[in-house]
Amino acid sequence: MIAKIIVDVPANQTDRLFDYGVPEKWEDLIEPGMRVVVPFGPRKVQGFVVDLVEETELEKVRNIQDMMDVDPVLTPELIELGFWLTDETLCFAVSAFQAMLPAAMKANYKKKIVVAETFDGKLAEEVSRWFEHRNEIPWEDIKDSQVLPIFKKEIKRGALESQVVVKEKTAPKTQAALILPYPKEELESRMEELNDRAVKQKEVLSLFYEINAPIAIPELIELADTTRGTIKSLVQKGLLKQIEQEIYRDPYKFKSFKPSKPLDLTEEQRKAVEPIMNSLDESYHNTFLLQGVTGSGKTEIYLQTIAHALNQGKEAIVLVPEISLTPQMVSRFKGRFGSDVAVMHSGLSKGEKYDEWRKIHRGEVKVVVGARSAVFAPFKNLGIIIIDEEHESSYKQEETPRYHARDVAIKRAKYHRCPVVLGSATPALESFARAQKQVYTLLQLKERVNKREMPDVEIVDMREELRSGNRSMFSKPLFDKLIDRLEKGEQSVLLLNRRGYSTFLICRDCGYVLDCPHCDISLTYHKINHMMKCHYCGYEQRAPKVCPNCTSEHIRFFGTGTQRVEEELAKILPDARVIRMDVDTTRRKGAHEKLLGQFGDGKADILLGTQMIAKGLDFEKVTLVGVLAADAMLHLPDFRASERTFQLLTQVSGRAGRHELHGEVVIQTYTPEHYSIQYASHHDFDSFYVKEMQARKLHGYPPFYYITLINISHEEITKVLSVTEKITNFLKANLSENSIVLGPVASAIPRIKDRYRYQCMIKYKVEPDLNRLLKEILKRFSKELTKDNLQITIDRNPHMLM
DNA sequence: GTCAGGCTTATC
DNA sequence: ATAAGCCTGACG
Repeated sequence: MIAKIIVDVPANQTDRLFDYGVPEKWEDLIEPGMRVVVPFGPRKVQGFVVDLVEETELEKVRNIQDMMDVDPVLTPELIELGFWLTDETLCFAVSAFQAMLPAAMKANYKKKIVVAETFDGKLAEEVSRWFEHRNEIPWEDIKDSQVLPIFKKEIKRGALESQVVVKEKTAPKTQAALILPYPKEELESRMEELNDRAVKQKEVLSLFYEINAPIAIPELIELADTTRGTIKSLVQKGLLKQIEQEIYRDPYKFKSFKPSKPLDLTEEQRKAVEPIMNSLDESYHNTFLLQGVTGSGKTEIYLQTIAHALNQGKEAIVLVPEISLTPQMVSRFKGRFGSDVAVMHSGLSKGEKYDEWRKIHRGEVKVVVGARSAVFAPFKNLGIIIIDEEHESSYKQEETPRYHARDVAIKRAKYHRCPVVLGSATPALESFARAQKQVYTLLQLKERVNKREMPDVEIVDMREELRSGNRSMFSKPLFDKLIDRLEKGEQSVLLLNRRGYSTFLICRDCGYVLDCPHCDISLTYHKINHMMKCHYCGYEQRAPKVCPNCTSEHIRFFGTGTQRVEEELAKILPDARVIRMDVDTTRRKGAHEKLLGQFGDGKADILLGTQMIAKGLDFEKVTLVGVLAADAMLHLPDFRASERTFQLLTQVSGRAGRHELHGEVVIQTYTPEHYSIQYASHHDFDSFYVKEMQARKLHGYPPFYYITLINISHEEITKVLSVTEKITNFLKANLSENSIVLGPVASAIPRIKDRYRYQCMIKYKVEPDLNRLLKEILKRFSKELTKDNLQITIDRNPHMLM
């Protein structure tokens, strides 16, 4: 039997199937979707079995050396999906497979040197010293040392041998547990063996009449109210046996979730639920775009449609943007579906993610709530896929494989003939356009569940503020309202979107800005230990006291970081209790939940934060939302800038007045007339959509055109330019008249980590051959890619144009 | 000649 | 990606 295998060597030349023989003893065990260890040239690598056949065209093949799984980790569906992803995103097949599995399962290669079994001569003097106290030398120990040539010589002569051990990165966690090493029926007779004085031991043993599964030692001690010693002597006498039991690292172990029952649906909700239920009942694929204003009860629709799928014996995937941001969401799902839920998000450790994944793999859970990569959950009988806040940019992976979770979800749903529900108050323009064209089915919720009105929004022109002498970052209206809330004991949320507003260092005399020496971007000031840091390459240096250019002392930090806002708040509202949420304060595990918990408990008056506070928060006492700089994102080199601004403003406005108390929003901006800001303030998605569609049409952007972005980078600018030019010319010559090829253009950040970056953008409507052409480009430059350290990245649907 | 160091090539 | 094999040029 021959196995077709994708090897774990991400390179152009190895991105294909390799044939390996299946040893007879494994013929009945091996299945497609398993990971195996195979010899590959002189080394050993991990491989994915993707097919089993009888014949090979090769003269001779080598055998699979080891199996890494008992159960395939990839279902036939996922194998197929992997190849689809490979084709779709132009990545290596291994990369696609690896992206579908938790990082902990990536192979870990350990190379070591041993004395060859067949060798019985004498080792070279220098080498034999190394083997005095051990029989294997880790490769790292000699890799960079002087003796390496001698080792190599010995290997050549056959005296030494290099071996590679392929292991998983993380092993299942185990704990010591106890079992009866004999049938239960024997318990009574066994107990008689014990001395009459061993009262406690008998007591412990008798508990095993009731205990059926292995029991952890601490648990038994607790249960029997005994000590380690008692148990130890039972083990010594052979009356109990200690085993190692696999356990899960459960991040939610010590948390209890309030069980919730399905709520009564409003008329509007019922109307939205019905078609989804139909799709479930008749098991056909359909993509629904569920557009509901903030607070309209989308989550309840998710919960009830999922419950329906579970009743049919099917499984559900729920994608949420970076879920750690919304512990409230997790609670709702755990509350409704209890232990049927696995949670997957970036806040978990590698081991925790691995364990959650195994729960899915073993069929121990029916629902997964997770970030982007959860779309690959190895369910076999998917009933529904839900993507909450479907417009969120975090659904697009910005590394290879550059996929969008929405596309993968729809692909999987087609296979499983099940519905996909895209939920959002502010759908992505692409999605809404598809709904308009009846590609998706549009379901709308226009009212908030409790009939609360949308908050009143006030736009404040910061130019006016400046003219009237207010140079602070808080406008008069915002300041007054903050004071008002403080007095009333209500809470406020302040949003500062830092993107485009980082703190950089500028000399007020000569205008010099401190840049990264390796990237064309200014360094960002970090208050902790007074450092200047590059966000792209990690370079850092001390913040200078005088201008490096003109030695002036008038060198100042410019921009508005959350830290600065916090300081200013402390000055103008010294009594306000402020919680700051940004990358710095939420880095530690669980910090998010802790801070939000504190805010929810009323331990602070103001929650100040970046993007991360815009989503999903639902606090009763929040009646004021302030956006400090609404146009921060508006001027980024990105055709989605207006859309992002509109979405963020709408999103964050929805945090105010969700309950009894009426909400107010203050938006501070330097461009109050901009339509994103105007329409967001009127909660008017429809008008925004019309206006933005006009802009997209005019400039030839999605959803009117598809775009593909090719990024080329190299240490030498001339090289980058010539390659980019060749690529653009090639595309221009081969694409249809109606397509537009732009470039070569320097990227928005023309240099990162000492590499120059140029790009070429393709805008097109129909181009069935584009994939082939792009592969052709990669092939043409494949030599330079490996040899000359040239980099070409292709994004078939870019969301970041940098 | 020998040998280190760069370039090419194959990996079932 | 990576290691082995081939080629090349410097040195003795």
